[in-house]
Amino acid sequence: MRSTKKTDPSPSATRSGCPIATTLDVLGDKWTLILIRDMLAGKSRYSDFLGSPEGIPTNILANRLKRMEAAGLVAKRPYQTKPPRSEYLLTAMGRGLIPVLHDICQWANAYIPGTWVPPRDFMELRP
Amino acid sequence: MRSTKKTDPSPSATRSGCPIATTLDVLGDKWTLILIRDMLAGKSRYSDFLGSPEGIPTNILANRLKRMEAAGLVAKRPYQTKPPRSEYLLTAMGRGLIPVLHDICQWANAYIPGTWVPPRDFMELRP
DNA sequence: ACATGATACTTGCAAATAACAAGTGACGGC
DNA sequence: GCCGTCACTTGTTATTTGCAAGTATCATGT
Repeated sequence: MRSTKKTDPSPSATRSGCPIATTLDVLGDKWTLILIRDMLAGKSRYSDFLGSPEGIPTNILANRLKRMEAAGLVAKRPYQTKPPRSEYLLTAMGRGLIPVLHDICQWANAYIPGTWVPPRDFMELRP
Repeated sequence: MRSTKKTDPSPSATRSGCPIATTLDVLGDKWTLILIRDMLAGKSRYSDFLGSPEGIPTNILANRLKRMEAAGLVAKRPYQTKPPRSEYLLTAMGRGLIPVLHDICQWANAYIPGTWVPPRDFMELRP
C-alpha cells in the first residue's frame, strides 16, 4: 500500500520528455514561481513568504517548499537550533530560472496593462 | 446576477500587479503552455491538440481554448461552415511567449536529465 | 513559575478544479 | 438510413486548493 501520510510533496510523474511539459510538471502551478521570485528578491524565511502581497496559504507554502526542495530548486539550511529554524535558499537550478522570470516580466509589461515594471536590481540579476 | 451557465472560461482575477503573479494568473497551470507549444509547432485544430503525447482531457482542452481566447492569447477562426469548424491561432500576445518557451527549454535541458532537445526550427522561432 | 507572543508548521473541512468516461449534434460517405 | 469523424458537453469521481484553527518549540516579560 502507498504511504501517503502527511503532506505529500507531490506527484513527480512526468507526462512526457518534452522540456516544456516536464518543466510544467515541476513548476506549473500558481505559487512556485512566486516563491522563486521572492527568493530572488532576498526573502528566505517562512514568514517572509507569507508576507508577500499575493497571500499564499500556510499549508500551500509548506507543501511547495517541500516539493521545491525535492525537485532541487531550493535548499533548506538551518541557521539556528535553539528553536529549530531554517532558511530556504535557491540552488543553481533555482537561479537558473532567472532568464525565464525576466522574459515573463517583459512579456507581461508588454501585453498585460497595469503590471508593475520590476525594480532594476531584479532585472539585473544574473544566474 | 452572474450567468455562469456552461463551462466557465475561468476566474480572471489577478492577485497583485506583479508581472509574474499576473502572468501565472493567466497561464499558471499544467496545460496552457503545452497548447501554446503545440500551436507554435503548427498545430491549430482540436484534434491536433488531443494527439499530443501528454494526453489532455477533452473538457480541459475546450476550457483552456476558451480562456486563452478570453485572455487574448489565441484567436478562433472558422475555416469552413458546412460542418462548422474552426482553427485556433496564436495572436501576437501568444507569440510573444516564444522567448519564455525557449528559456524554459534551455533550463530543462540543463537541469532536468532526460528532457528532449527541441528541434532546431522550434528554437529558431521568433516572435 | 507562568502567561504571552513569535515562528513554523500541521490538521480538518468545504469549495473549486481536474480527470475519466460517456454522450450529443452536425455533417459526409456509402 | 446507417456508420464514422470531429468538436465539443455532460456526469461523476478524484485530487487540489483555500481558509480557519490548532500544535510544538522556544524567548521574553512579570
